[in-house]
Amino acid sequence: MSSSQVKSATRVLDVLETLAGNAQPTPTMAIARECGIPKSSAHHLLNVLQERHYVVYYEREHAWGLGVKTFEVGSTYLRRTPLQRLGRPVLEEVCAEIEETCHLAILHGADVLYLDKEQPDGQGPSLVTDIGVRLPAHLTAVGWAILSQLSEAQVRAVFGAGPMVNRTGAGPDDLDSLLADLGDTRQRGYAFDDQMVTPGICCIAAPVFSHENLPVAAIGISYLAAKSDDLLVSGYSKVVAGAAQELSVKLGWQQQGSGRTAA
Amino acid sequence: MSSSQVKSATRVLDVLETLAGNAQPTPTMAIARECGIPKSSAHHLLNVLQERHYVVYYEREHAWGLGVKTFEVGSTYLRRTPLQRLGRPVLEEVCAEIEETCHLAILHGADVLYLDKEQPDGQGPSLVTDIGVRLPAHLTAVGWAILSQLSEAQVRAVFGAGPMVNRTGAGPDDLDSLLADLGDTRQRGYAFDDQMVTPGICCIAAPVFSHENLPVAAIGISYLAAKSDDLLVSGYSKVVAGAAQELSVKLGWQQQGSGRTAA
DNA sequence: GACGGGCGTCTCGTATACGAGACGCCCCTT
DNA sequence: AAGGGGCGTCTCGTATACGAGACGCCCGTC
Repeated sequence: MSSSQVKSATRVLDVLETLAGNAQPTPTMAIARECGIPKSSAHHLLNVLQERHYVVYYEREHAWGLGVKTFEVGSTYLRRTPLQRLGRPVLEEVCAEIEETCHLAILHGADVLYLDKEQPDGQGPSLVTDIGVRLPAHLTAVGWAILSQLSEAQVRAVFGAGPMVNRTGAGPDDLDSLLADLGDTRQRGYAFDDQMVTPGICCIAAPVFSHENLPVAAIGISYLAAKSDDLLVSGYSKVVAGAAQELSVKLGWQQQGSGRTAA
Repeated sequence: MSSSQVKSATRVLDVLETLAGNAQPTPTMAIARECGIPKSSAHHLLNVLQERHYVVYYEREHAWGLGVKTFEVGSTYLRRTPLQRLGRPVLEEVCAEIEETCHLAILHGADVLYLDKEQPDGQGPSLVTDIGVRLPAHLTAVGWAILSQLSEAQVRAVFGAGPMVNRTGAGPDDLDSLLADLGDTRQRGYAFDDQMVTPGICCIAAPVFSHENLPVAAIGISYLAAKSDDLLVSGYSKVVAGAAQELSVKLGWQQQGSGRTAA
């Protein structure tokens, strides 16, 4: 037996994740059903969560949503995590230089998780990915950037045997074509996503290395596909690669002595 | 009785908050002590939280920190909890108290966008702004309320070089006179529009702040200019300011200077 | 190298958190 | 206005999660 017999603890997490997953506030009984919790127990639980402000009850709609406290706790993750702390100024530099939205992401399982984002002043709500969002790694430039630095065996391990979901029909359909894409990415030194995730949006990303020389994150930028031409791509990719290296250095990475490294 | 007898649920929250509160990763027994959890139970709990990625165990330091999942869940709070949902009850309160039309607006570019509106019972179709309407920010009280909280540089960035349209001839004609008006607004603590948008209508508005202390919206009320006198304005402005602060708090705003939350 | 304190793991009896179900309210339907 | 279904509240017996304590490992000290 591996684990977990702490019923209400797991349930707390189930409930929070359910609420995080539903775009709309969720009625009590819907939560109970989705999480497999009996009616009375669901009430017990929700009351506790409510007292602690982890959930909010919308009287009007008779439904529950996430409370401020989840945000408060979750956001400290960032402050306690040096990556984000160190990455922030770098993102700001990049954004100031090329005036496009840029972001910082990490690999978590087979997904990338967007840690931070910076966009040029005066732009409305962005068209691109938000902080905290999770996307399949094999469909994003930041994902490719990180994966391209892993060995083939590691990539296989990450994706396992499961099928690859495909959002727009533009991404790799199986492990082999993904590996081919990663090969290209590695050679180029940066990842290039031409409208793979979102039609009309291109993305360029480069990997960030830790002090252990592991690809722990990626810095990426997004821009309108309409603008894209070779000159722009080559300019942007230099900036992104430079930023990624800068952040790597801040994390304690040291350029490997042997041979050359993609700049 | 205040309730809550769901032991492991409360403990989950205790543990998460403890980890959020400690700048450094925390050893198992320190957590157990701080939360008043017996040793074996602490392990049960932490195992569950670890499996779900809510906490991370740093082998090297024999200590625990928050996991990515806390961030993932917490960050959805922002996306899932629209201003409008939290604002609605506040608008209703204001409306019930002073029996005037009130509304909620955000800044979008150089315009304000009216998100929601509430008017007293028994009034016919309003003479004032409707939901979804967009108006030049520099001609509205809600616009002034928000702009007054931005730096001069930001205001200049928003309006750029373009000329200022002027609807009734009553508003500011250029950036400098707008900046002067915004200065007055900031000092007063609320914005006051005396028939600037619509002849015969006055408007009072106050800014709403996000958890990042950014002025993300404003709450405003409209009433017939004929009624206006100093006493009424001072009464109304207090209500509006109170409502704006209430909504700010709901959004996670914390009055400047307050440190950690105790209870 | 022996000693000791601190911590992780595991077991098992028992206090207790859980949940079926009964009840009553509210609102929607006919 | 009466009927009915869905949901919140509460109770109480019991399955079960909890925790004291025993055990052994690891590491730092002498």
